[in-house]
Amino acid sequence: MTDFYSRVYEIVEQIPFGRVTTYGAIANCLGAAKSSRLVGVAMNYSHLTHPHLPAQRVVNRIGLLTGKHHFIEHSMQELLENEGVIVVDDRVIDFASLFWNPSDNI
DNA sequence: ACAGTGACTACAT
DNA sequence: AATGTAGCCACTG
Repeated sequence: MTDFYSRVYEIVEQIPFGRVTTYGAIANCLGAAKSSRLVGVAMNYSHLTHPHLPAQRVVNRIGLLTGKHHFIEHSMQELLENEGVIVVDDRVIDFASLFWNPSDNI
């Protein structure tokens, strides 16, 4: 576990139920706007260090479920739909209004 | 210490 | 509009 990853997980934990955010937004909130890829890498490791992290609430900038293949037990789409988030064709419907900006909450 | 990696993005063709 | 390319940077081996 590292500081940067911990920072990422802290933010992901704060994503409200039924809302989503993006890798870029999280990176930006950490003051590392160009490190969106690192957020993705952090999420890849999250299942080891933070198994219960709501990783399904983190999608890419257009609401695409790019990380769905990393979900083993439950599908990313299933988890989102359990929260009332509609997903069609691997994309979050009404993504713009469901988007939660981490910077607004910190 | 150095090169490779990646759940991303923005820009170019 | 739909692909392709190229920066990005903390972590890992």
